[in-house]
Amino acid sequence: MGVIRITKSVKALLNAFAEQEVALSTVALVEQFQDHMNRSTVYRILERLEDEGILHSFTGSDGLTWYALGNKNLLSGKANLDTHPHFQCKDCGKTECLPMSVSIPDVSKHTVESVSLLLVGQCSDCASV
Amino acid sequence: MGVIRITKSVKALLNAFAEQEVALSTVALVEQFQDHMNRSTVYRILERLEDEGILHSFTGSDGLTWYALGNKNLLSGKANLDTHPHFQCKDCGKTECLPMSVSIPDVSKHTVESVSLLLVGQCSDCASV
DNA sequence: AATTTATTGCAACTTTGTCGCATTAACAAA
DNA sequence: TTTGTTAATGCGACAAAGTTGCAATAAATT
Ligand SMILES: [Mn+2]
Ligand SMILES: [Mn+2]
Ligand SMILES: [Zn+2]
Ligand SMILES: [Zn+2]
Repeated sequence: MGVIRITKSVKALLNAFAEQEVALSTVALVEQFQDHMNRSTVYRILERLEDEGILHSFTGSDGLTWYALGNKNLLSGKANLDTHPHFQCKDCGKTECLPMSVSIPDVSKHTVESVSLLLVGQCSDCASV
Repeated sequence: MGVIRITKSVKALLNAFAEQEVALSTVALVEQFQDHMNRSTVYRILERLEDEGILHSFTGSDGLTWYALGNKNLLSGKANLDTHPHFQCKDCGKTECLPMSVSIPDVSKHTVESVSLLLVGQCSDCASV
């Protein structure tokens, strides 16, 4: 793990995650910071922060890459959050980590190295409309 | 569900799925048929066949869309195969449906409408090398 | 065979993401 | 504080996956 410099752009991105506890998509972040940093900078910082274990990523139902605060910080202490499911609301798009473990189906013939579980539905806010 | 015409291209694509019992990615299919049909035709036929329930799709670890024979045909009779997991071999890329049901974690605050579970690892062929 | 319209080819376009390279700015050492 | 090192950034060009409008074509029906 190489040195990581806490640049203005890194601070800005980390701040975006600190405010909300939800996941943020690359597209949303690129748009949010389009006046403050270059698109490739956003992608590169996200990648770097994931390498450091500060963020983790997954693919949403839209095929986009989503990021959220990761193992080292917010979720530390809780069990086995390396592989946790994610929930995405099809109405408002809100996407979040689910703080629970995933039960892996038995596939004896294969070696399973990673699991990704995505639940899509309606969040509580959108359900109560 | 509109009328579906069994064109040469539709037959060719269905044939590709009939031969093998694995899932096929859009990219692989576009390449396989690049001399016989246009790229947009491939995408449009796949979409149409999925609407008809003949194929179903999911997103691979590569972010690509993968298709496999669906509910109405091959897998009919088996339990609840509407939501089944998929396995993708990180070595050879072979990707397949897992004929088992997915246990959905309890997210009482949300309404879950669909589940996608992807296992990534090493298939039996690649493990025995 | 004629008619209807679903399907296709084509080309242009969009979106997401990557890459090389010159410039800039963290950060540590002096 | 100044200087030196090099990680990080901006920029523009590029790539890959997928979409779209429209004219031409070919299934299916009569
Ligand atoms: Mn997460
Ligand atoms: Mn499947
Ligand atoms: Zn919602
Ligand atoms: Zn394999």
